Amino acid sequence: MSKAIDHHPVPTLADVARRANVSTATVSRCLNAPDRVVGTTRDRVMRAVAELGYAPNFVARALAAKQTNTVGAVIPTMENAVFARGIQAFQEELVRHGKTLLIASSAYQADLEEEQVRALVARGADALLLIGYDRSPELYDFLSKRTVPTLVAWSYETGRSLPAIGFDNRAAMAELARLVISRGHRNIACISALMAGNDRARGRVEGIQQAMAEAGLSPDELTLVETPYGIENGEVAFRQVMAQAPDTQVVMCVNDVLALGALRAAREIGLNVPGDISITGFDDIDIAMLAEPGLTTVHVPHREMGRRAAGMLIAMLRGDDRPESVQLPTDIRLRRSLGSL
Amino acid sequence: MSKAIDHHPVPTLADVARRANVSTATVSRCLNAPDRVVGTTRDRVMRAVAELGYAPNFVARALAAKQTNTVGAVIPTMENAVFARGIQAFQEELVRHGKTLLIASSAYQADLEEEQVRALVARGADALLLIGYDRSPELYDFLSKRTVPTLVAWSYETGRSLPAIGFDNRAAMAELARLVISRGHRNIACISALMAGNDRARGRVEGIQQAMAEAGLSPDELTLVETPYGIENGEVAFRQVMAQAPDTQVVMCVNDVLALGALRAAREIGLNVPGDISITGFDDIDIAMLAEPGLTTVHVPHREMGRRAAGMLIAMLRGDDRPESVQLPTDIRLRRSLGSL
DNA sequence: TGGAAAAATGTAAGCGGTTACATTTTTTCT
DNA sequence: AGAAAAAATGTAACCGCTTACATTTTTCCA
Repeated sequence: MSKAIDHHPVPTLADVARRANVSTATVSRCLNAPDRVVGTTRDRVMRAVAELGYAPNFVARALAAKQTNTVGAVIPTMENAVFARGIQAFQEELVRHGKTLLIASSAYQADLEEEQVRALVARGADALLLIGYDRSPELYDFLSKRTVPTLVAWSYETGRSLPAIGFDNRAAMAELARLVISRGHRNIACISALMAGNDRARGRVEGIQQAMAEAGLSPDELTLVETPYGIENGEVAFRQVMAQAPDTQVVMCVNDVLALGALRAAREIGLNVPGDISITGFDDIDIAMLAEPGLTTVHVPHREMGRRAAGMLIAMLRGDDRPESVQLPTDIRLRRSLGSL
Repeated sequence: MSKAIDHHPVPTLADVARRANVSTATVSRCLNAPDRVVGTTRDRVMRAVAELGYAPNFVARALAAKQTNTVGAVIPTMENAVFARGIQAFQEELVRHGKTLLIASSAYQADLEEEQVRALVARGADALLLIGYDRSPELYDFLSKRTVPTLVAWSYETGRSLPAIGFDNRAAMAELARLVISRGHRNIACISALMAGNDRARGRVEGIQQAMAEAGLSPDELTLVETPYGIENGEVAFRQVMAQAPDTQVVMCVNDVLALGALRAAREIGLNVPGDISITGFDDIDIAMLAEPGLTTVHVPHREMGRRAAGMLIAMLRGDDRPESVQLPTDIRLRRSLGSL
């Protein structure tokens, strides 16, 4: 009984126009610029719209108006809670402005990211949100040729061609490293995400090295292990660190997930945190606070970043070419996983 | 220096046709049905495509072909790791088939969900992924009128009009509850997410009650506290439970996040888990295993669900009207948070 | 009250593809 | 070799909406 009249196709603008006895132009105006049409006519049209249950076809609208009201985002993966949170806020703000989110993921692979960016542009994304600065010059070229407003998030560096909203990964990590050093730690190790194509990870590692240099420690002495994202990988990396440098006093991880893995590995090995060894993270995801012991980390306002990113992109769509980049503050959350010597 | 020739607009099909000395129809065929065009011509066209750097305009294509190659998903929120994971897998599988994901979120609000569904359909989503069955008849009507292939995920119930991929929330939770009861617990409490519009939460609560009834316990004796999603809310709810029923022996939470909150509240109150009280969750998110003590929970294959959901939707787009619903297995992960009496 | 200016509405040309159908070219077979 | 069938290509209508420009109606004021 559901396919009553199969000839009950979706009503179009023309149907509404016919019913309201006006031209399609007038209907279009009623919908997009109600003040350009006189009250009586508008009422008539609106009634027809209601009666027919008309809803505009966005595809047609997009083709004619040359804008899709769609914003694309390419993130490494939503399995990373950090991006999930940010994107959630981003999306919420977007709908508030009548935009829809097209989402794609790169799995931290540059070539995949490039492909996705091109796909989203071809799909007519009016604007783009990208993570970090690392990508090929060709892609930057493509973006500027197509003049798609693009915003970088999760990074913030001066002198870049694209506007950004984010934080100074290097400085933030350096601050944490200074705290670590001030607590007496000298034998420092770092578990990093893969740094190729990931300026955030790179910046954080550099932050540690910078703080070491400031404290008169040789940055070369930093035990560095790179690993893909994931708790298990954090565990493996931790064991690797301990095998490589058994006298390590603190393991600074470039993100909380790796740190959580390290924490777990330490527990398995029988090392007490922070008694035998200290561990720090970065991001301050929910679990950082719940872990046992609580994880010392750098708090990043992910939701705010996502929300404001949407705002900036919308401003750019309104013509604010090249808005001011925004640097968000981060702060250290000192919890039990970082001890003193 | 970037805006060299501002008159270097994006090339269109017609440009390619002109350059290759063929009609637009032929170019279109080269791109969409290469075998319908002879080799020599195809080469010529492809060369022109390459030289011009032509990329099809998906919006125009969508309008003409009446399909956008876009799939929409409306989920409660990506901040819930469960959905983030599932959607990530969903998206990955989608791109493998040349589809792009349009995403929207409902914040667990029925009216918002409805709005988002309509928006995605208006935007031309070829198919839709929705979470759970709870929604207004009007919306179901709308969906069937527009004949948008729609799949339900995270729930599985027989006799529903929409195909689904998911698991039996009620049965899964009942199984866990049976285990709980078999370990001697009698004074059971449940912290549930808001049940209005959330059949998953409702099913899980019913599962507990069912198991209680089976064991000769009165389901009315279940202490039930409803609360919105979030760790903090889990904490608050736990205190509420303990105030309401101080002799509670086990708190079964309908998801891990609430359970983690409960765990934390217990710790703050000074209750030992599982010594003084047991706590269970549902979902088996990463942290469940990392918590101290490890959280007993129901493992759900979120990634697989997302991946296969994409496959099913694609099959539906290919004409497989009304595919067989898929019931995924869940299994209990017994960890320390559940003790014995 | 008549005519110019302003407001409302209509007409029709796109937007950039797809595709049914018509036409031309090639292949096949007697 | 020539006709019929098959393959390749072209023509042009159409998808549903927006919008520049033309036309009609209303408002305003001397």
